[in-house]
Amino acid sequence: MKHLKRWWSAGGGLLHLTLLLSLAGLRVDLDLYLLLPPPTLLRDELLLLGGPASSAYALNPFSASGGWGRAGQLHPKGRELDPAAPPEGQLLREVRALGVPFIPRTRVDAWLVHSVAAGSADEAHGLLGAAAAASSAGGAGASVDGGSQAVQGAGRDPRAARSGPLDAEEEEKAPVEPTAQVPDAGGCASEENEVLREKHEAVDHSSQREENEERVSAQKENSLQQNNEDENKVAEKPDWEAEKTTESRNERHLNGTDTSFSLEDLFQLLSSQPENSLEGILLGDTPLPGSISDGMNSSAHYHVNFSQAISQDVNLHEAILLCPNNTFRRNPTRTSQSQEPFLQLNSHTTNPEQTLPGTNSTGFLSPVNNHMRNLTSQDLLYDLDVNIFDEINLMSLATEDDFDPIDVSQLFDEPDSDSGLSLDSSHNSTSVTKSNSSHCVCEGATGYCTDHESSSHHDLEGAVGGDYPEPSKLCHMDHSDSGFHGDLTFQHIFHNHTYHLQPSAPESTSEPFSWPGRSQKIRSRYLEDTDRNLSRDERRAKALHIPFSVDEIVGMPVDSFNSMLSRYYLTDLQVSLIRDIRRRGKNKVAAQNCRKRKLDIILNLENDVCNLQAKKETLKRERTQCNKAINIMKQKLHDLYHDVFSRLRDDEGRPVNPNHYALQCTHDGSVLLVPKELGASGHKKETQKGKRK
DNA sequence: ACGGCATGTCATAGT
DNA sequence: AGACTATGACATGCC
Repeated sequence: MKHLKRWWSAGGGLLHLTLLLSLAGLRVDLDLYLLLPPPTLLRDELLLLGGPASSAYALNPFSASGGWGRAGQLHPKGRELDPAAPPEGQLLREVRALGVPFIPRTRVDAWLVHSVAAGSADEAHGLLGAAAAASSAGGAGASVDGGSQAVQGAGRDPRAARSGPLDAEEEEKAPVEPTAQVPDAGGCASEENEVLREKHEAVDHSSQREENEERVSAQKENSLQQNNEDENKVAEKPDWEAEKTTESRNERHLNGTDTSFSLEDLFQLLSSQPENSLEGILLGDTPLPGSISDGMNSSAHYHVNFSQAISQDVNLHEAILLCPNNTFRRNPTRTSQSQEPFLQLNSHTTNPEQTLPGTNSTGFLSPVNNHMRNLTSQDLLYDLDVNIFDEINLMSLATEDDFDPIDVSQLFDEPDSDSGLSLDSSHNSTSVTKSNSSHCVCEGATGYCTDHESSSHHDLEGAVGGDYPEPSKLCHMDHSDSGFHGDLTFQHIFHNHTYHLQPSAPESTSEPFSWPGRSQKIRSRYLEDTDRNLSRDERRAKALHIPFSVDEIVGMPVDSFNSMLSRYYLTDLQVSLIRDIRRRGKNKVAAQNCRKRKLDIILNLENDVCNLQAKKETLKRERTQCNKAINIMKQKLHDLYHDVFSRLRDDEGRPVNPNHYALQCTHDGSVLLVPKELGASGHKKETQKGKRK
């Protein structure tokens, strides 16, 4: 154990995670042990839940692309080990001697997270207690909290002593010891050996599961002797019988008659009943070296979403976790939350009410990132920026042959997400912190929007794409805490402020991310759509690297425009283009207004025409009415005329012929009967008329 | 293929 | 004088 002691003395530590998983009201407590490397070793991978299978996942929080992902993808080839690191393999063996049942997949200077059996935990605590004493003498200042649950399982793990019949049986089932896979204990395992070891671990996975089941079966008995006997019996059983045992045990679990449960059972439940939730995980007993976690010896309550950890490529099915004292307890008050699995990390702390920043009132946090963020928020992982996890997730996805940005966006669009990186600025489920940056993505990209531009491509447009962020906004995106660094592809995609010189030029040279496989089609389609959606001036501006958006150029006041031109160093060509863009843009708007105005005028004229036509019809009707009235009046006058003549008599008493005479009105109102042939002689007529009256 | 329509652009006159 | 606006004319793309 000297290497492990050295590890401890050098400032390394052991993080004891007491996990309380709750699954649809059932809870299970389990212990996880995280080997924390000394500060001098903080440049390599953290192997989380490193299981015997080939799907162990590593965390590399300190590299530029650190984050969650498969260990093999993250493992920087050819890196140099820290000279302070213990010889590779030695520490492995010692870790294994502690009863850690899993094979570290990366070098021993990686961070190792293991689930250990209770007996192992006990021994680990004993060892680390001694190590802590040594480290305290050396100034490391680490403390070890044994943890009740670890103590409960004391001596139950036959692996702890690496002896006994079950140990031999397990050796038969898993004949290849992890450390034996390391060809050179003191040297660096080659990549080839690493792959071989992974394969072998995958093969050994089933036997490891059986071992776990055996261990859980043994835990049902209170007697250590009975445990050993049972385990021996179970170990001698054939596989089908062991499976039968597991099934019956599962049935008892489901019936609530048995409180023991293995994580294997738990994960089977999870896989078969996705609605079930891992409700909570308690983080407790976190002895940390002082250099790592000053003030963290009294750990706090953490709340993380464990199901998200599963969904984020942390294959817990394959990472067999041993939990000697795992018990499921029904929690009827939590049934409503079963749809939202989460991991709760609590600690037996002196400050139990402490709530970590970033946790919401209900203790829900979305992904495992939050889990890790809570840890980092307490400097638990050396200020590990959890956002790196998201990045490396994307990067690991990007390196997959079947990587599809759509899938990524779908990942971001998961409904229960509490964040929103999305290509479309709407949702993001992978990271809370990423939501901020992604939100900025959208805001920055859509800061300007002409109403005639389609909004469908807003998010995809760069600064020259019609939706330019203001220059002051170009750096508005908050990457400081997002972990989205320059090598993250999507940042480049959605924040294209580079103004590629020629649209036809191969832009791949400026894209650090290569679109793999079928994604090339999506990329080309995206580029086509982007370019096609650009106006001519936008493409021109893009070609000339105009650092302003078209909307800015057109929309800003002339004073600001002139000052902008004077403030920036621009070539004559650029200035000319900018002025042309402004002129054309304004003229475009003017033309639109003019046409709109013209249309309005036309509409008004059409209205006038309609009104005038209506008025004309009205007048026509009135005229007709008047004509009718006139005719009636004429008829009446005619009738009256003849009536008057019928009553008139001449000097001889004969009727006056109206064809020879006419009636004539004088100015004084008198009426004269005038012969028509003599009508010209008015005076005579008046005389005759006067005589008759 | 052709015409109608919408839109962008240019030239030019007016403000 | 320069910037802006209005508008006719033309070109282009889409339906």
